[in-house]
Amino acid sequence: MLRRALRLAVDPPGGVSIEALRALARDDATEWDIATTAKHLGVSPHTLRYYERIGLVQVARDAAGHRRYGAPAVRRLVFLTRMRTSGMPISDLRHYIDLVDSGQDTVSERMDLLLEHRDILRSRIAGLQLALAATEYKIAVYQEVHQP
Amino acid sequence: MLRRALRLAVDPPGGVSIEALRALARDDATEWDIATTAKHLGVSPHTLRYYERIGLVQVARDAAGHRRYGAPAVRRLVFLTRMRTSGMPISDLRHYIDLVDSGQDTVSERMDLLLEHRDILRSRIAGLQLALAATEYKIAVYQEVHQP
DNA sequence: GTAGGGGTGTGAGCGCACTCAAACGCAAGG
DNA sequence: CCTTGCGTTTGAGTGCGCTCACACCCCTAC
Repeated sequence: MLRRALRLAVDPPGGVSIEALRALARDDATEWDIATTAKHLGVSPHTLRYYERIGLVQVARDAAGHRRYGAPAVRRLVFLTRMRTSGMPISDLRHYIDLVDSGQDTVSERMDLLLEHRDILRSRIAGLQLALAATEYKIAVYQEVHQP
Repeated sequence: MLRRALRLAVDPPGGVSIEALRALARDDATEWDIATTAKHLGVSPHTLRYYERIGLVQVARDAAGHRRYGAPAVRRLVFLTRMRTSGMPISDLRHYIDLVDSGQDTVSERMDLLLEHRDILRSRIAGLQLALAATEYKIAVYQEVHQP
């Protein structure tokens, strides 16, 4: 319930929609063009081409040479954009993807990256909560001063 | 108690220490040089000079022309760095400071900025919490796979 | 007196993550 | 046929927030 509320509150600014995720989970024959993919992920087509250029994903082409994003590519991009928007640098994403692409025996190294990111996220959240408290305090002070 | 724990957990990476804040609150005759100020704020002297250059603070000089950060300057910088590290862009800080420097009748406009920042902080926190959950989920999956 | 370790102002440089421009290709609709 | 619209590649450009290099200054200690 809480999770639903959070998701609804946070989804709009960008991120796959819930139905789209469901379709992905069903290992769909999803085949999106670049515009559709970009819209679902909340990024620009520019960014998707950029991610491909720097080797974060490989994307198939149709007869006309246009990109076709299949379920695996989209799933990877969902993960990547989630990590990106939560502050993981592109270099780390590259590293992670390199590990993924080089087999099963890199699992513990991937774990290390994820664990590190988890810790970063925790302390960033704590920091933002502190900043939020400070901001709310300042707002309260202004309100008192303004209309005592 | 929780607040103390949070503060202790978050302070180290940068931010004024508690004693230093107390001294400031007592409207001390604080007179720090640039290195001390930088250390207390968790930024570099470069950054402090930069902030002054772009008009975020005015800083007095001693006889040798060296910067002396008094209590008002430090208080302002505490606020500024807090807002900065929580993601407020420099342009907004400039705007805010301009409002502060142009008198009492800009209070409601300042409030608007703070309210907007508060909302941004809230949704960023929510987003990071979602990313944290996703990361923890992935970690859990890896752990299962690795040692079932 | 001189070496060292701090400081100064200024313009330029950097790293990151996009973002865009230019020149082109294809395919459908009027 | 020709426009419209979306796509392509590649190299270059942008905006942000610092960060540094340079040439200089001042004070202290030896």
